[in-house]
Amino acid sequence: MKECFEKKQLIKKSKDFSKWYTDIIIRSELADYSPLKGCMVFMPYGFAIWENIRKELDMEIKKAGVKNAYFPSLIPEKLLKKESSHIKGFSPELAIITIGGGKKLKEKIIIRPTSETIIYEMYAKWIKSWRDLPLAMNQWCNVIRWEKRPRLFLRTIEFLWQEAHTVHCSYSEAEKESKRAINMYADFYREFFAIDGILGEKSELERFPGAKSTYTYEMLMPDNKALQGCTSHNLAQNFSKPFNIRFLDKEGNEKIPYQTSWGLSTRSIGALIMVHSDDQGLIIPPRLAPIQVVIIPIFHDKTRISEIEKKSEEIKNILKNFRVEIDKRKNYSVGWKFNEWELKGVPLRIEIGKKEIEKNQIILVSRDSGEKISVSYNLLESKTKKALDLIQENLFKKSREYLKENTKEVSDYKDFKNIMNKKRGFLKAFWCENPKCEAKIKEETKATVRCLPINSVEEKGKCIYCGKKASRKWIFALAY
RNA sequence: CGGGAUAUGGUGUAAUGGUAGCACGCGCGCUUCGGGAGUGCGUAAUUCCAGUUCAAUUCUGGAUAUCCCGACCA
Repeated sequence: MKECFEKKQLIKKSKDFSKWYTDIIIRSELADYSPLKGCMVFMPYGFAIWENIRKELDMEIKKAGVKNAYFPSLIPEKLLKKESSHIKGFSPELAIITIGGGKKLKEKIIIRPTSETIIYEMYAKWIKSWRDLPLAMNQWCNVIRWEKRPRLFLRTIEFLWQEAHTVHCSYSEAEKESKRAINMYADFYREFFAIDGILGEKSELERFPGAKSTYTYEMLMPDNKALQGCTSHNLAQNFSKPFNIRFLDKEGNEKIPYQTSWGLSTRSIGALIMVHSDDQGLIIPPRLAPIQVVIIPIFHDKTRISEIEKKSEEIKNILKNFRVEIDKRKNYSVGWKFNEWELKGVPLRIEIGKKEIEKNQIILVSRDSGEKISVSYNLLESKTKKALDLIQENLFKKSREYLKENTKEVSDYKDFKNIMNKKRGFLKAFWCENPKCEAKIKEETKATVRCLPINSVEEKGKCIYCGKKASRKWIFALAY
């Protein structure tokens, strides 16, 4: 009976990473393709992950005194044009409305690719005095960027994110805020996503259009391509000037304030999927998992069904501080359910059948290690917490080790090219910071400058490309 | 936007110039249930528009869509 049943397996992660990634998303019902190319549907299970991210990150954002607001998704074209590098950077990917109410519009309307312009237009109205500063607002919303080669979660025409926008009296305050934000994100990625990465500053070429400096959290995916997890921009006065944001300082002088903006998007879920999951399916870190524990009642024979179900409910009640679900379905076999929940990446599974009831215990199984332990009822809560914490910790450790193993220092361009052609990963190398070298490297190896690690120190060295004097080691990688 | 490929039930596939088969799924029944159960009955398909032909799902042309590879991608 068992032999003739063919397991419906995913394609192996190591065999076709790209297909594995798409398969796992569709099969685990995180998301589906939409009728419009480039857009995706967040199904309940996938959206629940975003809801968890939102809930936790929202608390962190609010802790820093940033308040939530909501601005319109439609922006008059003239607003977007106020900052020249901003419009230049975004114009290839804008969605533009030309008809409204059946009539051709006199002024085109842009569907927001990001909200700096419309928010700063309002800020100009609201800010008058030094007493109004710092001003800090955040919004959870959707944005539209017309991407030509979409991928589920990683690059879609419409995506969800939070974007925060702050205004400060001085440059140093703005700089401090943009660094605080990127550190908050880095902590968040490490603690909740269990993904280690490199925190750093973007090169001029990779910077946000309109920013003075851009900070990023760069993560390494299992195919050794880099994924930018979020960004924080010090906008300095680049927007406050054209948007005419002014305030009177304590001495009564009119001053131009300094600004920051920072955001994290649903792309982060793509990283979450790629980094932790395996050939069996998803592995979702406990702190973000929609379901942390799944209870599977095992009906060996028909005699004690109601007793086992009742026990399952009791267990769920004992674990009321966790996100728990009982799989009571009768039309699926136990084996089927095990596979299903492994595919869905639920961190812990509890098995409860008549054997366990007789011994006053349950079986606890970890998704990441597959380890099974017997736990008696009175220790249920503490053991569950311990097991979830351990999974969270192990996933992070694994990610940290992977990052370490695949970050290599290189000083010879030949080695650089060689590694980029084969194994890839993060390459740490001296760069003279001339955009021409950056462009040449991209042309020849497809690798781009990911960031300058935030803790880097000045050293004496030679640019990996041109050999001229360089003082800092940058991170290069093939980017998503 | 350039190069290539594909288009058959909900999904994955097979075959054919003349009757579209299989598996999964789905619905109902019975037997099952400790690592993806068995069985019976049922359900549902040739992308669109032309052309060739007695006859096109099959051949030809076009349209459209999707996928892969490039270019683009805060």
